[in-house]
Amino acid sequence: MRYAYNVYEDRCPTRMVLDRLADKWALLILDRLEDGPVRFNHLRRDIKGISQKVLSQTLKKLERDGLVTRTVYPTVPVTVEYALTPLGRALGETAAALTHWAEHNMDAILAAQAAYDAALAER
Amino acid sequence: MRYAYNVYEDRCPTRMVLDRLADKWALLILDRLEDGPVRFNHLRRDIKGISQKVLSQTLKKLERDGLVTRTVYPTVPVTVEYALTPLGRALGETAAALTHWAEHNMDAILAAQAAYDAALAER
DNA sequence: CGGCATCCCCTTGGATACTG
DNA sequence: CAGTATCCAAGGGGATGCCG
Repeated sequence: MRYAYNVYEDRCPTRMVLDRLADKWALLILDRLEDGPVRFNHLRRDIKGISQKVLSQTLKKLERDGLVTRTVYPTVPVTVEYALTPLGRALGETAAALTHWAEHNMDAILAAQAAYDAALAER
Repeated sequence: MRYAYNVYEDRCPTRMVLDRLADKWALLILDRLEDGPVRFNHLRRDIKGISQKVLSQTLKKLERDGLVTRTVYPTVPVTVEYALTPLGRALGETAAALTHWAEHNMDAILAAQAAYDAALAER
């Protein structure tokens, strides 16, 4: 076994964490925060296609996991900034490897899909 | 922008790939196949908690993406082996970084969750 | 053994409206 | 601005049964 925990076991702690991390929106948010704090509606606008409900939920989970901080400024109207914690920053860098891999190998994957679909249609 | 494509845009190819990769089961399957080919029911038994329907669907997606090969041996009853392609192996290694990160930082995350929940209950 | 088909539930997430 | 609350539709995924 290569891991301290058996990641194939149900209910192993690593899986819990993996569950949280294997989230498209979480990865995108983490990535978007790498350049510094961002306000709620700014995130909402930048990350196209996310609803405010899902953004809110995802941010809350990330905050609970200690990956993101939520800072409220008592302006009128109120301003809320989200920023990476050191932990979140470290994860963001790890996750960026995945995003970069996706980008570099996208062509190969798209080609494989086309070939697969063509072979299917032929039958 | 750090990426060739704007990953925050809806409908960008990188997001399509990321969508597929941000899948707990896919990551676990990729990881499980790193030591060599595995048969369907063997995978099903090893990866606790996955249903055969979801396993089947996930494997089909991975095959379509060119990450996994499916080989049928005409025994009776039939034997089917799944194995990583070079592309799949490369992704598996990248994904392993995520899994390892999860394992190494799990304690910090669990502690953050406990602190968050405690602060909530107190109010 | 390795699936696919069917049924069915129940969660996820979108749309909308409202509040501090 | 930054959410929460409510409603509702779609589909993801479990359970079961059947087949090559």
